[in-house]
Amino acid sequence: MPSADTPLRALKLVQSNSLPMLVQKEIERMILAGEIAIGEWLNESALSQRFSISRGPVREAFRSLEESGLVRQEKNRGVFVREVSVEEADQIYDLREALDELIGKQVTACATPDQIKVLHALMEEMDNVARADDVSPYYALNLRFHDRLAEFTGNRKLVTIYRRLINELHLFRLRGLSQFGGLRKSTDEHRAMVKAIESKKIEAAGRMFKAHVVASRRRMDKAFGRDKTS
Amino acid sequence: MPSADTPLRALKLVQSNSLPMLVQKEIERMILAGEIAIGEWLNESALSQRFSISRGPVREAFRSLEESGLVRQEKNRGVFVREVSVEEADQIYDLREALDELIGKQVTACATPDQIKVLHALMEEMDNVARADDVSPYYALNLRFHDRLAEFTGNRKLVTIYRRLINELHLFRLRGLSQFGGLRKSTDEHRAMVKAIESKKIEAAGRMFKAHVVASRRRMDKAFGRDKTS
DNA sequence: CCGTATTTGTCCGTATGTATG
DNA sequence: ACATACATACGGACAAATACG
Repeated sequence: MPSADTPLRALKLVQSNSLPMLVQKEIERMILAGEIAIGEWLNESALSQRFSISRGPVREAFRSLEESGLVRQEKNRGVFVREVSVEEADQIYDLREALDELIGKQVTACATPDQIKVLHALMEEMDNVARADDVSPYYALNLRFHDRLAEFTGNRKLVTIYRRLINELHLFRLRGLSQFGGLRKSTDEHRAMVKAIESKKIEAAGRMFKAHVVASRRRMDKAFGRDKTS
Repeated sequence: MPSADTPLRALKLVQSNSLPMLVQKEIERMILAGEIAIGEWLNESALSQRFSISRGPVREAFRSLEESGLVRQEKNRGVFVREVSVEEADQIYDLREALDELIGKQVTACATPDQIKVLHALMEEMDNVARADDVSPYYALNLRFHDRLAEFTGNRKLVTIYRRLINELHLFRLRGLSQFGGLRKSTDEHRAMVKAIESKKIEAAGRMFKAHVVASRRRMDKAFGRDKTS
């Protein structure tokens, strides 16, 4: 019976991954897209019915999602979308400072001309939406920009860790309502970062990348009306 | 039938965690202790029988273990203990350089006298076993030393990430046979690190921690007979 | 405080896919 | 190359725990 009723079944034909992994990806997408609210309960049987599958694969997907930090599991109660506290977001930013500095240095050391072209293309797009103060697409492009940078290090473990941190930060952002703003300044910083990469100054690029994270954090603090004394 | 035959059943009474999580911890322990060899296949039904449970919880534990990087899962074939390649170990060391630098700075910024005492106690123990060139207990103490340091940052996300990296590095070490050696130099570096913490010089401590990772990596390279040109 | 309904936790049977003789 | 044996993948049913009236 080839009835592609659910989006999952359709994916199944394209991708050759296991069912639990497909479910994991789909739930991850739903969470990050805000289709499931922060703190909301994930009903096992409801999800399995929605995907027209059994509860086993859903449970396995839950385990993966917990390990990757997107959900929290309460014994005999169920799983819930994690709510990232301010303190945790702060700690994640500390990590990002260190990791982005590393990314800056590594990419500067080994970036190919093609990769730099990709960065320029993304910056171009960001410039356009920034001029229109179009926050939502800017946010998406910004994510891709940083994701590419992480990829260009060639360090797969770094990419995995970095993506998880970004996801949790996204979870935090979903908690509050506003986007961060400061688009122009952000593009300026991006330009400076890529310029540092092109000039092959490793340490300078590292400092630049780190400074960008520090500035991002400030913009976030501001958007959330947090004191900036320390 | 209250027969506490398996160690898992015993644990169940002490800890109140879920069965999949207990299985996860136990398998993790078995892997890190080398009871399951690198690349070895983890038999679902064999493990479930060993623990006197069904295969469901074991499968869920597998998903967690995969996400935490200890096992690799092949579709329709089973899960295997991951073999960490030299390239990957290299990349993990790059990450450790960045993370340990962060740890050094943060601990220096916020360490309490009690915490510093703990570090001194661990160093004392390490000195003793190092004098006897007792590699195996030194290795364990060294792990605890660095784990405590990570904990003392108060950054839980950092601790999680750091532990996973250390686990994978341990997996890599299990591949080769030898311990790394260079115990005396290692203790000297530890002393310098703690001294930096006590002197409250944040940047200096950061450099010191990073240098320790660099030196550790060199010792490992040497133990594995790798060229050290780049 | 107790009984009931719902949900998670666990187990087992069957199908599908893979390796081997 | 084919058939057989075996392991995983998934679904469905039962048991235990929690929440609610």
